Amino acid sequence: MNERLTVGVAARLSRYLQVLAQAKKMGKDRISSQDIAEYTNINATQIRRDLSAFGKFGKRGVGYRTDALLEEIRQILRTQGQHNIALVGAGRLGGAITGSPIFAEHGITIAAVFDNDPDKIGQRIGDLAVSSMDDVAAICRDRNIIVGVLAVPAGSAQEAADGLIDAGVKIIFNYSEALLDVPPDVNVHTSNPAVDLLYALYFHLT
Amino acid sequence: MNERLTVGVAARLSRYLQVLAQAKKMGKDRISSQDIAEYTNINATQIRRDLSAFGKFGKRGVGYRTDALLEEIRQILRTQGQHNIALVGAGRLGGAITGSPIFAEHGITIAAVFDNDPDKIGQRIGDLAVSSMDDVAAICRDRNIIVGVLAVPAGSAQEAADGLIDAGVKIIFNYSEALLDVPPDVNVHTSNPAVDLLYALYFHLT
DNA sequence: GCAGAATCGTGACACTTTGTCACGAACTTG
DNA sequence: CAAGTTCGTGACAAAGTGTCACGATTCTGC
Repeated sequence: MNERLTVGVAARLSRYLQVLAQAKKMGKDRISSQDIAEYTNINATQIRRDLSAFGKFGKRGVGYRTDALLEEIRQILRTQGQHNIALVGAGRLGGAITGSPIFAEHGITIAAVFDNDPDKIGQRIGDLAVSSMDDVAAICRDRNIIVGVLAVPAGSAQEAADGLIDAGVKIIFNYSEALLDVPPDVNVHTSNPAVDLLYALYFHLT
Repeated sequence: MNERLTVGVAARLSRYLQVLAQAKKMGKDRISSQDIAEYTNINATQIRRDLSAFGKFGKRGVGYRTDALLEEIRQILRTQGQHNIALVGAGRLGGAITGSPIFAEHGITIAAVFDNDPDKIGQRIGDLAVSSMDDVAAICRDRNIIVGVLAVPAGSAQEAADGLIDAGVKIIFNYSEALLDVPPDVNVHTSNPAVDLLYALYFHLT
């Protein structure tokens, strides 16, 4: 029960989480493995198997209770608490990220926003004042931040990443196009919508 | 040689593509399987095996030529041409997407931008004028668009998706939080950074 | 209350994919 | 020419996935 999940299982659980969160918002209080299968393209038997590995959450003939299952999965992923993250880059993408309710809905708080443009420092973006990159170490340590989101141009990405890493950040979500050089204990998730799109296109064309 | 790739292989090829595109930009003209392995966390042997299934692209003792390999992978994924896509939503996220060079670098052109806010229609965003959602069908058919990107609030997402689908769009990248109901021949890729973040956190915490 | 439909939980098994070691062949460098 | 790199590829074990089957449980309509 306490083993590390395999990446496959964790990835699928995340998909379920995503669907459940949305289903809950749409007022669906019960959901079947078949329903989840339709949204995720994951086999219904597989879904039941994944879930039943951690307990018997469903009711036969009925399905799963949406919010109960949501909490169970959060518990399995051990991410039910509140998490603080830092955002670097107060431009358009940064604004879009802070303006979205999506993080708050999953217990994630954007606890600091950084930029190195003097014109932006001090400006408010949502509830937060933009801080200088000079303060990144102090602020991240103070607010116990280990996750950083990079929403900066490719040219500033490595520098920003270095700052975060010095501040103790261990997980970086990189929305720039840059490849980042980081120490082995830091995890980078680079998101490239263009490549994802080509990938999707491949399967459409074949 | 003409079989459909498995999702695993296609996904890995996409990662390689991403790394290669960036490596090329950084002026690296040669790259070894070991180099790619460091950026992707994919086994170097696996990488060589994936690539050698399609031809002998590398030189022993040297590695791969960055741009040649880039083209080979594009060819394998049959995505080497120019592709037109439509963007719905001219807000902050939409602005960030149109302002990014990342799509152009991979041969993807944002050929139309739509919004249903009368104040935004007609405004220029990059090189394009924002069009009304009323024209989505005409424009998409005219410009041969089968891929749409949704950068709208959750409340408008389904409506926007329906418009795109009527216009013949088959692949939707959904950057809203909504779950979309679509016909079986339409492919939706929902991106949820919050869930991705929880997923990453799990592996960090364990 | 009962029949029938829906849905979960789970066993079994084949199939596919991945990880890993090993090693020869080809190339570069000094 | 010798030493060091790096690719291409065979072999095999380990892990993961898809699928069918089927009993158990619950709901719905009558």
